Amino acid sequence: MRSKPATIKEIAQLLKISISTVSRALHDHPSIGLTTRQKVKKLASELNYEPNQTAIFLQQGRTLTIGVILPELSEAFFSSAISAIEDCAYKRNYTVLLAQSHDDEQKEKQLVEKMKNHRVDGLLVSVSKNTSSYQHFENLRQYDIPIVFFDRIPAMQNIHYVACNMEIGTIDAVSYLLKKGHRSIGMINGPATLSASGERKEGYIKAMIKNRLKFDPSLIVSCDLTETSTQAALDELLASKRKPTAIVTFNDYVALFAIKHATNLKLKINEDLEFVSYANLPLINYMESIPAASVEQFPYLQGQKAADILLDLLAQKHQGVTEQTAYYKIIIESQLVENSSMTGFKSK
Amino acid sequence: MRSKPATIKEIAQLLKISISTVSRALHDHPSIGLTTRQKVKKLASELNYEPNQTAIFLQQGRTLTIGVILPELSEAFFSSAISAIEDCAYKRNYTVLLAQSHDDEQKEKQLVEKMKNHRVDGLLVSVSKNTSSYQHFENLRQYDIPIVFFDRIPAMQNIHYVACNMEIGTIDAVSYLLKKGHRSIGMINGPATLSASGERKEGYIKAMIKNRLKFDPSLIVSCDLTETSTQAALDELLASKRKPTAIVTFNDYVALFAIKHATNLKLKINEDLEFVSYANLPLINYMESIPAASVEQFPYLQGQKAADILLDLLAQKHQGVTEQTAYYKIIIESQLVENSSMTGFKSK
DNA sequence: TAATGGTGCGCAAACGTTTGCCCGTTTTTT
DNA sequence: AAAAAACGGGCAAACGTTTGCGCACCATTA
Repeated sequence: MRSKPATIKEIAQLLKISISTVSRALHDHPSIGLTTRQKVKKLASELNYEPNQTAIFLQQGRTLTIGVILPELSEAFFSSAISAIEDCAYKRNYTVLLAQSHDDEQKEKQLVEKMKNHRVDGLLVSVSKNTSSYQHFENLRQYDIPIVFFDRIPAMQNIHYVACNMEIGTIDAVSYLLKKGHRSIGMINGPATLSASGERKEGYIKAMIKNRLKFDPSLIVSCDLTETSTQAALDELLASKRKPTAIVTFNDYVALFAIKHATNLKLKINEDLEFVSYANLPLINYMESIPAASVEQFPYLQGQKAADILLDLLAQKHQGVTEQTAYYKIIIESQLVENSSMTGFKSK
Repeated sequence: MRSKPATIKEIAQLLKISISTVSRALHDHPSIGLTTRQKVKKLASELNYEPNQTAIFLQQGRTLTIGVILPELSEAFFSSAISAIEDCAYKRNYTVLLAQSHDDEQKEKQLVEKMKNHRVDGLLVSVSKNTSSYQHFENLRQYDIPIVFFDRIPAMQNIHYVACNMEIGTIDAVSYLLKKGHRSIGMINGPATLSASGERKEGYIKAMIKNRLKFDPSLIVSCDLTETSTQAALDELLASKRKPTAIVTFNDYVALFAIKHATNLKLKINEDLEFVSYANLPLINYMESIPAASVEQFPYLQGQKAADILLDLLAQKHQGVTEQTAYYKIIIESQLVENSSMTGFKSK
């Protein structure tokens, strides 16, 4: 029974008509008579005919496929994003070619090449953490393969991207804590190399200004996102003159490390010490001691937007729009979410 | 600069030689002289030539692409598995076409069709929860597209699969609790419709027999995996005559619900009431009150095995092995892991 | 009646490769 | 010196589609 799939050619031979007629009949082309059209369709379904996409790809110069390159599939943020991307692609009849860079610049470059060879119509990329040169992305320009970056944006000119701005979320977070009566608010920030750290710091400062409070730089400490580094950061904050009663942490992992450490120090979470964090982890719902509030970054939404933009771009291109000079730069505002009611806010 | 990619044909014209010569030269075919070979390669790299994969696919009848269909990309288990699959595929020069069924039988069927049309060389599937008919998978047989199922296995004959057997892990889990001195051990199991529930129950019973203890059916209660249902199950257990001092829960979500509820009831976790669960969640590392031990299901390993099997199958097929009658049926034994030392056991 | 227009379909090129087969030189063998 | 072998390379088919163009036939119109 190991039959090769039926082709348009076989149908033509069996019906003793030409290949082109079969093709047109299957596409309901007006110039084909009703009777032949029906005959063709009948036989096609009898033979279980399905068009060979690879042939169509070759012929049309497009593959209805988008490539997605991101650092780590198993990270909650990205798996949520890819889930959204796949949903979007599916809705618009595209397929997703997936690859992970493992934050390795070399691999990222290879993947871009591979995607190009596979003739993906467009690319969705969240850049590897330690990618320093962006030539591999620039190269794609001359082949007219559009790229939309999301979340991790390279320092390039004239690119499409969607990212999440942490500043407002941070302002809200700090304001939230101020409103709750805290007067000394600490921040365990990430490494200065990440632009996200800058946004958080800016937000913190702006919140202080906005509330006519004075900014104490010693209340912002950095960590490299590891557990030990987080513990050290917390220790430093707790030892400072103006010992904070609330802390904003760079992300949920840091928050959990800090909460764990604080608990060991016999501090009561949300009483002695209150936390606000940035939501990377969906599972925070299931925990007992959690940050009182989180700044949601909407991974699902980011993936969705990015995919939609790319697909729009491709649709334009297919309709013959030659050259667009405008670039999509979508900033999704982060949003403070109180964690008791978080369930209703699930990004999906 | 919007240049279309260079083709083998252009190279041939520029060098005034034939297309076939160029092709062979690029493949280091012995029948091409050194000088022409070098000329060809030089020009090729100058023109930034890259072979058009879609053309090669059409010509060779294979795409070096495997399709992956699973229920939910954003679930930790699957995102871990897909991460492994992508790694394997990459190593063996394959690419991954990804799609999620959202546990919808109809969509799953469409996806199988789509994958077929895209001419994937093979398929990796974790079946949708409520798929009842498997015809869409059977159909692929006649097109000689191999499928390897993983984790969620359909009730079909003659299939390749890799799955995780919970029985041994459960025996170990119960034995572990017995060894710690518990004499009344409860189980919050999943719905009877899931085969995984059966395995867990079997394991529980066997552990009792093995330790020459009598099995009390009232200590096993079911829940539908929701929070409220879990609470009810726990209440039921706590109200039973032989109030358990330890509980085995169906998965980590259930464990967390139960732990939360128990905490509210002023029970001390791991003192008044000890938990053992099944590890679906990588994040359990970050929590304070966690099950004392977990039965690890190795999602990364499952994905890896499944991908390797599929790729082996494809390699065989490509080397002309006509018909294999043997089917891979890989059972990965689950393994009990004490959670303090869990970090070292990370599946990856 | 002759010109016009519509209808229904076929021819063949094109997409970019790979590869079996053939053929003309040169080199080696006997 | 003649035959055989090796070398280097070209021709063309094939993979399965889509689509511009051309053509024959029949039915209108003037």
